[in-house]
Amino acid sequence: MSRAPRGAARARLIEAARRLVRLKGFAAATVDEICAEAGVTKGAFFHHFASKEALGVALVQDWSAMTGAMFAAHPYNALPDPLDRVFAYIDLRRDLLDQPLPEITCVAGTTVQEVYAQSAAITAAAQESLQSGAAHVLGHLREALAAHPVAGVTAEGLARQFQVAVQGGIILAKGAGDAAPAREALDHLERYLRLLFGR
Amino acid sequence: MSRAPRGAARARLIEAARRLVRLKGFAAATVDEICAEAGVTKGAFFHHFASKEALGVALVQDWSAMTGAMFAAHPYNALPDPLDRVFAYIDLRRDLLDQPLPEITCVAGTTVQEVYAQSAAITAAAQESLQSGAAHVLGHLREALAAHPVAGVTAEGLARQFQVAVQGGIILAKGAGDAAPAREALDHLERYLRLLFGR
DNA sequence: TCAAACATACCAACTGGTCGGTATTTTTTC
DNA sequence: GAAAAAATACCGACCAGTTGGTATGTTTGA
Repeated sequence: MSRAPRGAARARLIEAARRLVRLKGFAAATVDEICAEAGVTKGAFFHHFASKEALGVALVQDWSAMTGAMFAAHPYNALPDPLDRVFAYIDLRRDLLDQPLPEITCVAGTTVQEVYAQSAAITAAAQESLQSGAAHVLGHLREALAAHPVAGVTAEGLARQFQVAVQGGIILAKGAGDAAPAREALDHLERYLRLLFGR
Repeated sequence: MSRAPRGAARARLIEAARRLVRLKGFAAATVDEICAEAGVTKGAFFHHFASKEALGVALVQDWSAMTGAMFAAHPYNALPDPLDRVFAYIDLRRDLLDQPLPEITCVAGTTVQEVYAQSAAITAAAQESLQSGAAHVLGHLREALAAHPVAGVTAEGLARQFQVAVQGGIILAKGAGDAAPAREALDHLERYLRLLFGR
């Protein structure tokens, strides 16, 4: 148990919270536990965060930034055809499912389930995260719909359906104890899009 | 605060747990709180349930039975055409979304998010509940696919996608503070089915 | 009259949070 | 550019209230 370098406590606390929240949810992840996992004392915790709720907000915001950077940096964004980008994004999300259940868990999705009626601040952060998650495909979908309009379908609504498939897939995966249903959810989403766009 | 009639404690505890778990999740719903909400003492709680986990199992099982009975009793099951039944089921689920967020929350879905790595017993009950939820449309989908086969699509997989749309929709709804995204998720599911079956 | 259905009182462990203190930077002042 | 001052980062003991759970009653219906 080597002591962590000075200045790293905040980041370590968020990382630890991410691991624990994905494993057991926000309420069940206690402050003491998070501190122990981060190798930091409670003094440090409440130096960086005014409350457990404040940590929750920071955790979800960090999650948003982390996943956002990851998707933005991915090479699939360079494909010329927008619909190719959409399908490549689905492939990417499918690849991400080759991990243990805690690691495929969405921090924003799990957390908002628990706190939507408890903490407006965390809920707002989660909403932002879910929206920014949908925003990754939004541009591609807009282009694709511009080239091939579909009656009654908006890019925003379709982008939200990506989140629906991802979040719903995670729940089924947790029930089954296996990521397979989450993969299947993406398969159906892809089939839906191919039918919509005639591919 | 009139005292509840004798023999009703167990049922009242499950009802209270259902309300509280839907509102704040399983971990955050404490035993004391559940007892207070049920108008019952802790002695009664631990008379009927060996532990909080045992209550969780009973809660999810009760949820399964409750929703199961509700869907089974619905008139839509009498429609002659299987695909009509499928679309009527979607309509029904859409109607159910005209309620406050806690009431549109799925007990099995929320709970499994928290406990999948904590309690095998509750997870198993939740899996059973999610499966039996999918089973409501399974029969109709089987018939519909028998009359109109679709390459690469199974009735089981399609039934699971219903759960994906429902569960994913709930998460987006909680983030948005409004049921609209959940309704939209069902709209997309319906459009998908119409494309698959050529309606 | 006896077991089941509750109530009451209690407990050890843990909960989020506070507080006084110390080590380390950074900023200011001359 | 060094000493002094002021933040900042972190520690760990402590606190009041709460947690799930227990042990021991009392009531009630068959």
